[in-house]
Parts: sequence; structure tokens; C-alpha cells
Amino acid sequence: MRSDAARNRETVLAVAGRLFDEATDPDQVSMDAVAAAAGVGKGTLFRGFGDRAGLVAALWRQRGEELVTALTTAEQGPGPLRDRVLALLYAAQQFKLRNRTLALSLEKAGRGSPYGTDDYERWHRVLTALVAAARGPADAPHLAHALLAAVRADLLIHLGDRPENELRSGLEALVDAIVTGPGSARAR
Amino acid sequence: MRSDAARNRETVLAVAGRLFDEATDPDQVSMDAVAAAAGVGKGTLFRGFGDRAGLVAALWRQRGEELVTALTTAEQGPGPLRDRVLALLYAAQQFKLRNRTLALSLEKAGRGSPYGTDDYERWHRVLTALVAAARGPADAPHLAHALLAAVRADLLIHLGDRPENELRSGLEALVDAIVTGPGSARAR
DNA sequence: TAATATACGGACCATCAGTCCGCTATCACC
DNA sequence: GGTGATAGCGGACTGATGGTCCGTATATTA
Repeated sequence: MRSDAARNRETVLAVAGRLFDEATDPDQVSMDAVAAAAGVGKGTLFRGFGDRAGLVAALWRQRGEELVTALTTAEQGPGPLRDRVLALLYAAQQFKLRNRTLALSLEKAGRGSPYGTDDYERWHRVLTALVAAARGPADAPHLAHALLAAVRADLLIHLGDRPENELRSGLEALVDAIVTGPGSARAR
Repeated sequence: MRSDAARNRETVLAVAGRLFDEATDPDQVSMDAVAAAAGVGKGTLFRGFGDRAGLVAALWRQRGEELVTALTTAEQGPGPLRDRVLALLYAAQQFKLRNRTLALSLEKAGRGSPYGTDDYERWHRVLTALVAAARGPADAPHLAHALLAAVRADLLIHLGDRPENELRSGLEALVDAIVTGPGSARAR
């Protein structure tokens, strides 16, 4: 990769990140605006990232680094399953709140839905395994989807600026219900 | 209302409904296309429905008539709470599958999220009450959101054409977990 | 320093939602 | 049935946006 290309890529990522952070709706951030603010041409922007979704994905990957450790921790333990599930979802929740607009954009951009991305796939696999371990394989995939749906960015945003512990408490109730509820190995 | 306006409104609703049904992504249905297919001008379209969201809302209201009875039945009984919650969510699930693209459009259109509409408000209120009755008021609002998130159109579409009973079983597991799970009055 | 590949940038294009306004069909009243 | 007031019609037009194209500029390599 040529040095100027690398430099531009950095600049664009930094500037675009800032623009998304400042916006409340991803649609407020146009590709034109990103190019202008970064001081590059549109051609450069699209050459570097393919399309809008590519830019958002690159930003997400950059910031989401911290979540991979959350994933592997949840996957491999230690600790009770219930705590691992809760910690994972809580990490996702807080991360999405810290990166609202970006998260929103990602959930919209990926062909109109957050599903079908490798990312979602991965999260769903991990959660399915945990749920299956806790209460048996029956309906585990569905319940994993339900858990993920509960931390979707647009829902979190709709909930607004509630005290953090309220969000956490709600999440806890949900996880307890699913992981240790009826149908679970422990409850039987 | 003038007779030609009423006639046009009927035509547009019928044609637009068909176009949405035939499409797999709401974005495939442009306002231009609706106007052309209905044989009216764009001006007429926008005069009659305000904007795109208005058209979608009108279609939704027209088709969603059947759901209001599901809501009041769930609200007022009879039957065990668990069954009422399940029936309500199942009705929503099946309805959204029968009206995929329209449902998808609605979830996108309402300022980028399905929340904040009167419709969602209503459903959430009813479910919150049912959940609160079953397991106490703590976290009931959050759990109601989680239940609704589990029947979002884009999730259902992502799940694809599974056998209906698999969907139902997943929903049942979720409802059982939340309504009769830990924290619920019955379990304590 | 010359040659080549790579990247740049912004004019350009297609597509939409939504507006505007001169023209037309409807309807209430005669 | 005729007629005038007016609600409604339709399609050209606008503004914004994502994405493309290609002549020009720059980094790299020998």
C-alpha cells in the first residue's frame, strides 16, 4: 500500500469516526461530508472503502477490537454460564451505547438489517452454545437470537438515557429468565 | 372527500400493497413506481398520503385491522397469562411474516426504527401489563421490549422459511422463560 | 532521473423523495 | 341542465445522495 493511501485511510477513519459520533442519526453523515471533512476526494473515499457500508464496517472493526476479548472470555470461561452470558451482553450493550450512531448505521447498512454479517453470526454461535449448555439444545438458537435482539442499538437508543443500572437490571432479568428459567437443566 | 380522490386512494392502496408484496426489500418500491402503476401523478400520491411513511402507515393500518382484536383479547382475557402473551406474540409473528416487506418498511420508515410509533407504544403497554401481572412489576417494561424485539420483522426474515412449528416453539420457550421464569410470582 | 504503477479528486450520473403550479374534473347551487 | 367556485390532478422540476470515471499527480523502483 502506498504511503499516501495509508495516510489518507487513517485520516478518513479518524474524521468519519468523529462525524458519526457527533451525529444522532447516521443519515446525517453523507459520504460527501466525510470526504470534504477529511480533505480528500470522493474517489479516494470509495476507492479505499468500496462503499458506505465498507466505511462503516471499517470503523466498527477498528473500535470493536475490545469486544473480541469479551467474546472469547464468554466462550471459554471461567465462571458460571449465567454470568458469562450476562457479561457478554452487557459489554455489547455498553459498547453500542458508547457508539450509538455507528451501531445504528451498521444495523441499517447491512442490507437493511444487522443479520447476515459475520459479526452477528459469531455472536449468535457463541450465545447459542452458552444457552445450550445452560438449558439444553432445544430452542437454544432462537433464544440466542432473542438475547441479541434485546441489545439492538435502536432499542437501546429508544430507551434513552436511563440510569445505567436500570438497563443492567433489565438485562439481568432477561438473562436469568432464559438461562436459568423453565426448560433449563438447572430448573428441571 | 371528492369522489375521484376516494377512488384514487383505493387504487393506490391496492396497487401499492401489491407492489410491496411482490418486492423483497421495501426500497425496491419507489414512490414513482407506485404512482405509475396506479396510474396517478406523484402529486396525487403525496397529496393523499403526505409522504412515503404515510403511505406505508396507511397500508399497515388497513391490513393490521385483524391485530387489534388480538390485542384486546390479550388485554382482557380470558385464559392464563402465559397463553395470552404467547397468542399475542404469535399473532404478530405470523402477521409480519405474511406482510414481510411492508413490516420491514415500517420498521425502517419510522425515523429509522420501529419505536416511537403509537402502535409500538400500545403493544408495549399491553405486554408490560401482562408481564407485570405474571411476575411482578420489576423489569416488566424491559422484558416487554425484549419480547417485542424477538418478533421484529427483520429477524423473522433472517430466520427464513423455517417450518412454522419451529418458530412457534422458539417463541414458546421465550415466553415461558419470561412469564413463568425466575423472578416470576409463580416461581418464587 | 526516467518509467511505471498506483492513487487522487472532483465533475458527472442515476435515483429518489418531495414540491409546485397551471390545468381539470367535481359538486353545490341555481 | 347549466355554471362557477374549488378541491384535486399530474408531471416537470428541485435538491440531495451514493456511486462512477478518467485525466492528472505522485509515490516507488531501478
